[in-house]
Amino acid sequence: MVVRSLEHPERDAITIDGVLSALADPVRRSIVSQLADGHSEQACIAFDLPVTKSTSTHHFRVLREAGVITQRYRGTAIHNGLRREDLDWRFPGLLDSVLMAG
Amino acid sequence: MVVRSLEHPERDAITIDGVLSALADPVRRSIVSQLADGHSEQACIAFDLPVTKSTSTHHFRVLREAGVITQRYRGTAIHNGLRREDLDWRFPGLLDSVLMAG
DNA sequence: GCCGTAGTACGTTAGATGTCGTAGTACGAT
DNA sequence: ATCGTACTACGACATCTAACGTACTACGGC
Repeated sequence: MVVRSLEHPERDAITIDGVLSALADPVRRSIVSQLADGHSEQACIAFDLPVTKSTSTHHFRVLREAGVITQRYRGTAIHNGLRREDLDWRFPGLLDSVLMAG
Repeated sequence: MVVRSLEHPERDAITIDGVLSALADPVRRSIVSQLADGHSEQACIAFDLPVTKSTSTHHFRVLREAGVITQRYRGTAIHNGLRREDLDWRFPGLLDSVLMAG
């Protein structure tokens, strides 16, 4: 059995470039919106997205590597969470303004 | 002589997708930073950018079409301005948080 | 063990994007 | 009218990216 761990950038290592690029995609903003809207700690499959599963994997990965979300294995599923505090600490107001925009 | 006018989106027509995509590029964020930092109403050539003039034209156009900046002819030059109020009205806090990020 | 579920890996494809150079236009100054 | 400056248009190129399908792995339940 392999230890299944997923790499997350440290709080300090989150870049504005990564975050803005990640949030510049409508599918990924939809993920972030749903996370902010109570879907926290849900599996990837629980999100309502207009793309196939493999494309969805890609988007979750981009968000994680940019430092926008956390992903932790729990059985076969993954718990996704928004890195609110880290984002607010790094770029105050950014997440809120994007979430407000719908 | 042709009337040289440049198309700008109406305030209402500015989209979060356009703005985030525009700001997701480091060269364009540099333009926005310099505009916010006193370079307002300067010609394109007055900006310190690590790209050629034709590439610079491209980036200014992307920013204008996204509704982030204004561009008006004045002689052979162009006056560039940040659409602070429009952006604040449309997506409160977004511009400030990006500018704070450096 | 076997199956189903959740997600990944990989290759492919089509389209977008950043970059450049060259050639051209519009305007002001001389 | 001629020239220089500021910017644009256009084509070329390389890279990136979003999307997909198929095949695969990891885990839980039976």
